[in-house]
Amino acid sequence: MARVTLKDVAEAAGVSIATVDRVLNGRAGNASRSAVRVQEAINRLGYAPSALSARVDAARRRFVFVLPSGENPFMSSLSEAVGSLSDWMTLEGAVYETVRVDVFDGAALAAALDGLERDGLAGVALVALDHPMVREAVNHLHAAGIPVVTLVSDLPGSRRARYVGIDNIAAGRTAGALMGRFMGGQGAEVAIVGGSFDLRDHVERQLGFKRVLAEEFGNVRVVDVREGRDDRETTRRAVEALLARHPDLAGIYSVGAGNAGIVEALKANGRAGKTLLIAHELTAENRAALLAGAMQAVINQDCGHEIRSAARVMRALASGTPIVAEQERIRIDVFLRENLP
Amino acid sequence: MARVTLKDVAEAAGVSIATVDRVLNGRAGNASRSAVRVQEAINRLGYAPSALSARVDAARRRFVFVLPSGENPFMSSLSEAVGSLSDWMTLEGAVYETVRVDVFDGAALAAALDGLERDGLAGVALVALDHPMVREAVNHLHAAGIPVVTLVSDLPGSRRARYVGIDNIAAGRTAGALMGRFMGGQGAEVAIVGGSFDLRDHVERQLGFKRVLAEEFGNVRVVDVREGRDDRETTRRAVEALLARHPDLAGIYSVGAGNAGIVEALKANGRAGKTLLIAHELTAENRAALLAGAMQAVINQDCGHEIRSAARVMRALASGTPIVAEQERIRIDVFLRENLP
DNA sequence: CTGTTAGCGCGTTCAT
DNA sequence: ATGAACGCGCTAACAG
Repeated sequence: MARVTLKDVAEAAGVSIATVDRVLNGRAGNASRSAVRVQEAINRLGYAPSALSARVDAARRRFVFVLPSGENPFMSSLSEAVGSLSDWMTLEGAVYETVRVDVFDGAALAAALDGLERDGLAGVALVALDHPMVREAVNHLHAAGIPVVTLVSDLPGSRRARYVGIDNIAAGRTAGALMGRFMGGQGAEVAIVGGSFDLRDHVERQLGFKRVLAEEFGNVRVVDVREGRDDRETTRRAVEALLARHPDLAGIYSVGAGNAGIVEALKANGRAGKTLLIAHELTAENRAALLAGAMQAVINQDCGHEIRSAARVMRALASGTPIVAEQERIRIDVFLRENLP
Repeated sequence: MARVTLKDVAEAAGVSIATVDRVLNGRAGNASRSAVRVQEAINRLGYAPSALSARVDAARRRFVFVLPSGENPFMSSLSEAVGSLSDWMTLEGAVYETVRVDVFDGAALAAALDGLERDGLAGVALVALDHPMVREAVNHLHAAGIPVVTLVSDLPGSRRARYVGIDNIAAGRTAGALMGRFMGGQGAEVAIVGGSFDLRDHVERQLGFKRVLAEEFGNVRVVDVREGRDDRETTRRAVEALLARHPDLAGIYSVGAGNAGIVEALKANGRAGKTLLIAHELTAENRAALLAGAMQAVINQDCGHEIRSAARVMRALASGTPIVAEQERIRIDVFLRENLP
C-alpha cells in the first residue's frame, strides 16, 4: 500500500538514489549496465514518480491575463474566472495576475503588453484586438522568450503560440442550424444583428450562420444585417428599425453583446417569443431573457474552461511539457431554458 | 517573488515555525497573545500555505469506481475516463481503480461492493442499480466509514453521500423543448423509445420530456412509447413496429442506448432525416448518426467531467474538505452536427 | 560514472 | 506554551 519510492527502487536495483534519478530523468552520465537494472526494478515495483514532492520548492512563476476593461459582462466573467484559479495556484507554485485594458484601443493594449513587469514572467494570455501595434507587442514578448496565448479572439499572423477559444465559424453554424430547425421546414425570414463587423469573431459567426442556412435550410433567408456596437441602446434602435421594415420577422441571430436592447425592442413591438432570438454568451441578461421566453437559445463558451485551458497551455509552454490538443479544445455549448446550469 | 513560507511568517512574528503551524491549523495549545501576532504577520506578508509541500509524504489512498461491465459504449467511456485520471493521481498521492460488474444483476453488484479490498480504501463510486441488496451494500460501506458516491444513476434512500450526474428530468425537458421547437409550431406526433423503464434515469427523462411538451408545445403529442432493452436489435424491431403504426411519425426521443437500431429502422423505411431523432450520449454510433443526418440532436453528459467530479467529491469526503456544490454540478450538453467536439 | 550530502516547505515528535 | 530537530520524496551540488 505504501508508495513505492525512489529509495525502494534504489535498494532493489542495488544502486543509489541519485543514480535512479539520473536514469529516470535521462540526465547525463548513466552507465548503461545499471540503467538496465534500474529500469527493471522500476517496472517490477511499479514505481510512479510523485510529481508532487518534486516541486516542494518550485520556483514561483507569474502568468498574466490581459483582458478588456469596460462593463462587458462576458469579459467580467473571464476576469472572475482568473480569480478562481487560486486552488491550482497553490498546487502549481504559480501565480496568475489580471491586467485590464481599454477594449478598442490597440495602442493602449500594445503599451500594456510592453509594460508588463518582466520579473518571473512565464507567460501572457490576452484577448487580442486585431491591430498592427498589438501584433508587434506580441512578437516582442515572443522574442523575449515569453510565450503568448490569444484568448477568445485570435491574432493570426502574429507569433502567438496558441489560440484558446471556440471556433467561431462553427459557433455561427450551430446558431444557424438551430434557427433553421426551429422553423420546422417552413419558409422564413430572419435577420442578423452584430456588434461590429470589424471584429474577427463577429464576422466569422455571421459567415457560419449564413453558410449553414444556404446549405441546409434554403427556404430560411437572411433579409437584413445590422450593427449594434455591442451597446444596448444602439442595438435597441437597430432592432426597432429592423422590425419596422419586417414586422413579422421570424428570427434574429445576435452575434455580439447588447442583447437587452434586442429584447426591449421585441417586447415593445409585441414580438417577444414570436420572433425567435438566438444569442451568444450565458450572461445574466441572456439568462433572464431565456427564462422569460424572449430568447430561445444561447450559444456559449465557458469562461472557466477557457481560463483554465489558457493557464494549462501557458504552463505547458513555459515548462516545455506537451499540450494535449484534444483536451484544450473549447466546446460550443448550447443552452435552452431547460438545461440552464 | 520568492514564496512566502512558514519560516518567513515565524521570523516576522518573532516565534517559531511550530507555533505558526498551530495557529494556522487551529491545533491545541496556542497562547492567544502570540496567536494574534502570528495572524497579523500572515496577513501582512500575504502567506498562502503550499498545499503541495504539505503532502510530500501523503498516505496513498485508494478510490474505487464500480462500473457496469458489458459493451455499453457509454460505460466504456466512463471506464476510460477513470484511466485518464492519472495526471491527478500523481499530484494527489491517490490511486483510482476500476471494477466492472454485470449491469443488471443486483446481487452481483452488492457482492462486488462487499468484496472490495478494504486496505487503504478511502471512497467508492458506483453506477447504482436500484436494488435492495445494492442499497444494503452501500449502507455497509457507509457504516465502515467509507464514503460512497453514486454516479450517473442515483440510489435514493441509501446512505450514499452524494450523487454525481445530470438531473435526468431536466435532460428530458431539454430533449422535449428541442423536439417541440423543431416542429416549428406545427402539430406533430412523436414517440418515445426507452431502454427499460425499470431504470430510474430512463423514467425521469421520459417524464421531463412529456411534461415540457404538455406545458409548452400542446400540439406535439406523444403517440407511442416502446422499450428496446438498450439493445440494438430489440430496439430496431420496436421501431419497425412503431413505424408500421405511424408511417409518417414526426419525431422519436430515444431515452436509452441501442440507437443504431433506431437509425437502421428509419433508413429501412425511408424516414432517416424525416423523422427527427433526439438521443442521449455522444457515443461513436450517435456521432455517426448525427453526421449522417439521421439524428438531429444528442443530449450528453460528459464522462470526463463526471469521473473527475466523482474523484474530487470522494477526495473531499475522505479528507473532510468542503465540497463546492456549484462546481460539481454536471452539465446537460446539447450537440448538433455543427458543434460536435 | 556514481554515491554522499544538503536542502525544499511543511507536519510531527520530543524536550524544554 | 513553545522551540529545536527530524523526516517526507525528490533534486542539485559536490566528492570520489
